[in-house]
Amino acid sequence: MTRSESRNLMQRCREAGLRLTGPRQAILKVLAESDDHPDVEELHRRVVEIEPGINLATVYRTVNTLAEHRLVEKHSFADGRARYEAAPPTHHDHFINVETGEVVEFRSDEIERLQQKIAQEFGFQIVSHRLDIYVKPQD
Amino acid sequence: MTRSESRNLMQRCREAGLRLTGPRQAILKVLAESDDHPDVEELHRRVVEIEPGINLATVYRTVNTLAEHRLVEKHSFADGRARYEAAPPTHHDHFINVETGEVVEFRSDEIERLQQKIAQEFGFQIVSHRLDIYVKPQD
DNA sequence: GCTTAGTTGCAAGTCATTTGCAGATGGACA
DNA sequence: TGTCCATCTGCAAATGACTTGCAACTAAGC
Repeated sequence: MTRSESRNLMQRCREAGLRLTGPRQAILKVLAESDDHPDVEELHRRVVEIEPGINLATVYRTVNTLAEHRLVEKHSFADGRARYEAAPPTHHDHFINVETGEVVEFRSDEIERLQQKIAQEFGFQIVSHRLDIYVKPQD
Repeated sequence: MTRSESRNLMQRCREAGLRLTGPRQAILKVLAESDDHPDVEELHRRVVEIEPGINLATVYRTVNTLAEHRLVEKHSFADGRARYEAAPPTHHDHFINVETGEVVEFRSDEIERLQQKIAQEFGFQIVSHRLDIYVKPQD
C-alpha cells in the first residue's frame, strides 16, 4: 500500500468518528504499508518499531474497532490466530501455501456469481463469505 | 447418519489402528448419529448421556485424533469454537445463517472446477479448501 | 485553554483447547 | 484364557489468543 492509501485510511478513520491518537496513527501506518496479512503480534512488532511503548492490548482493541468500521478485514486461516489487512477496495479470496504459510490473493467474478446463484436457489441472500484454498506448488 | 454409517466409522477407526475403547465408541456413535455440526461441548453433552463419566479432555483428544485420520472434519466458523462432523463421503461447502447459527450444506461441482482451474493458473495444486457463505433469509 | 468522551497502559481475567502424569484397558500374542 | 504394554483416559494444571476493569491520559470540539 502507498502513502496515499495510508492518508485515505486516516481520512476514513476520522469520518468514522474515531480519534486519531498517536498509537492509532502508528497502527494505521503499519496497516497501510503492509501488503501481507500480519497477525496481531506481528502488527505490534511493526508498530513498536515506529513508536515504542504501544501496548499489545491497544493493537487488539484498535484492530477490532477498525474491523467494526470496515476499515480493515479480519481473516482466520488455519493457524489459530486472526490476521488482518487494510480493507481492500474490492473483495478477494486467498490461496494459503501450506508449505510456506504464504498468502496469495485472487479474485474470480465467475465464482462470486455462482455463489450468488446457489444462495438464491436456497432462499438465502449472502451477507459475506470466505473462500480459503490451501495449496502447494505444482509437482 | 444411520447405524450402518456408525459401523463404518468404527470399522475405519480400527483400520486406522485406533483402539476402540468405551469412550471412543460412545464418541463415534454420537458423531455418526449427528447430522448437524456440534462443537466439542455439545458433543461432550451428547456423549455423557450415553455413557457418563467421560471427560471433556477425552472428547477433545478423540476428535483431534479422528480428524488427523480423516474420520471427521473440523470446521471453524465465525463463532470462535471448532465444530465437527463425521467425514462426509463427498466434499461440500456451508451456508451459515447469521441470524440463527444454522448450518446448511451445499455442493457445486462448477465452483470446485473453477477453483481447480484458477489454482492451476497460479501454479498451485489444491490441498484442501473451505468455502463458508454467511447468509440471511431473502427479504 | 477547558472539558470530556474516547483512548491507552497495565494487570488480571476469559475461554477454548492442550498437556503432564499416574492409573486404566484394549487387543495382540502366548 | 491370562499376560503385557502401548494406547487411552481422567483429572487438574497449563497454555495461548484475546478481552476487560480501571485509573490516567489526550484529541478535538467549544
